[in-house]
Amino acid sequence: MAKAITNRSEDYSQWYIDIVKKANLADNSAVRGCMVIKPYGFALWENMRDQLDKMFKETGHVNAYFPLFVPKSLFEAEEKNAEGFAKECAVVTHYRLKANPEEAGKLMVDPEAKLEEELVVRPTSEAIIWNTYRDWINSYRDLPLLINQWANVVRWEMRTRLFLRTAEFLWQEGHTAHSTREEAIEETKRMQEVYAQFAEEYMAMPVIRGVKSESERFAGADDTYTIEALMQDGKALQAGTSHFLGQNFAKAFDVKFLNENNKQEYVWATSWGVSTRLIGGLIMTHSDDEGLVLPPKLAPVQVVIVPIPKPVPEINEVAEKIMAELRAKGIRVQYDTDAKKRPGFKFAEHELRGVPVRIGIGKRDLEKGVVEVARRDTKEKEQQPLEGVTEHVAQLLEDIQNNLFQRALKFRDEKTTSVDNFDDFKTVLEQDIPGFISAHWDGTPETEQKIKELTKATIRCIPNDAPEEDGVCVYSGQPSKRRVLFAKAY
RNA sequence: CGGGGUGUAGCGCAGUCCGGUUAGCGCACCUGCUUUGGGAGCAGGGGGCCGCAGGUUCGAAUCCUGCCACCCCGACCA
Repeated sequence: MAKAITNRSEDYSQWYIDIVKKANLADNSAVRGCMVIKPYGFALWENMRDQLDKMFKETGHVNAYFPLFVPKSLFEAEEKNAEGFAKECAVVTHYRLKANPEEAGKLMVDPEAKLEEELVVRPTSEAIIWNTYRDWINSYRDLPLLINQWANVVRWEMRTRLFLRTAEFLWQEGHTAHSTREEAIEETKRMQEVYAQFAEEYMAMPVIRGVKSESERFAGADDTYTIEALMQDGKALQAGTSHFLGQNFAKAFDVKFLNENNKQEYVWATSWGVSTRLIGGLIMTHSDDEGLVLPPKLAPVQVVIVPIPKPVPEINEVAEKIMAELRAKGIRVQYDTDAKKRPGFKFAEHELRGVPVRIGIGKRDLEKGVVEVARRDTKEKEQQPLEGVTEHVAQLLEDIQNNLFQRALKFRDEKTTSVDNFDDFKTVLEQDIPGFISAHWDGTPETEQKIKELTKATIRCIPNDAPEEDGVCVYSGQPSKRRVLFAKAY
């Protein structure tokens, strides 16, 4: 029996950190709040990135790259956006160091090299991009402008956590410009749906599609569309956002176009992003006490072959044949030929790293014409005839992908509670795994704020598919037209 | 920025209250032999400015003063 790395229920937070570190995904770095993404973690990110990029291109977007530094004057142009991010900006004030005359071998910031204007390290790129779009957009013929960039951003958060909240993180940010309000809203919703599909079909992580309340909205947006996932400890994770920016940035950066009637108009904007935070969501959706559990579609290694007890010619021969067949089907497979590690160690190691399927080949198996096929999600093992094993494994990968999604969906549904009074509301939140609460809300920021103060739960979103339903606010008793989703959140 | 805690080998820790052999343990690492179907066993070995700077003392990981760093809980947030 593999040793549990930690027990999830004892301390979920510790369990999470242990998985990230022991599965070799990432580690803390020398810089406060920043993270080193290790090769295995980055391979996972690359798979996610490549799939998302493909989906962006299928919806008509192209990639570009904009500068890391944003002059402060540009940054402050859109007031709400600037205000929202001001408290967490890293700022470059100098461009040179020099030898410290008072301490040999040490450097100091050269006071002579003070920048005329400070540079903000982008916490998000609307400002620098819209300043550029002004020059790119003249006519309705230039629209829509559908651009994405893969980049790093810096948000100097007080408290950080590997993948979920780091001072610097990798993400993509799409920034689009449109000639009409309707088209921009359509784009915002389209990208929310792209994110939702990615989360559900590739990450096997069910999400609620919804729109944010005013207080949770992106700084500078008219509306923020979100996908919200539920983690195993019953807390919600905002997994991706798509913002309808109205004409706020167009006005701030004076981006106008000449329409078909030869009239000047401000353009309509959207922006949308997902980040390495998704990796945190992936871990907290599927993993268990034995370590990481990865959905086959994203796993860097989908199938690992372990020779038992060690690689010898007759085992190698079978392994290589299976490997070639799996590769021909486009399956990512690895043959673990390390003769210094014992089989038991390898089993545990590959489970810790979340490899979906393991094939064990031993001499005893070969005499019987079988191999051992083990699946990571349920930890079931079975003897499979050599004949047809690759077809079986290919099917198994699909089954695992589906099973992970169904399992997570079942969990989320079981942990979504509909309540109609504030006592019940609080009772649900006192549970070990609180989950989502569906409740009526009077629509005011005051009530939302009060509920947050009293329970730490916030409105995660107003679900897109929330039906109209007369009711009264769970806190104020005022009339409400539909239920919204509350939860404690990351 | 408020409250709490921790700095001792790559990682995890004991030792600190009550100063006194050569600073210790587990994991990892190196060498050898035996092993190998669920994280191997035995034997030997390498690795430490005990966070930093002062002080007290015959003697400091341990006591005193100052500083620094990190972690956890709040406020803030993808």
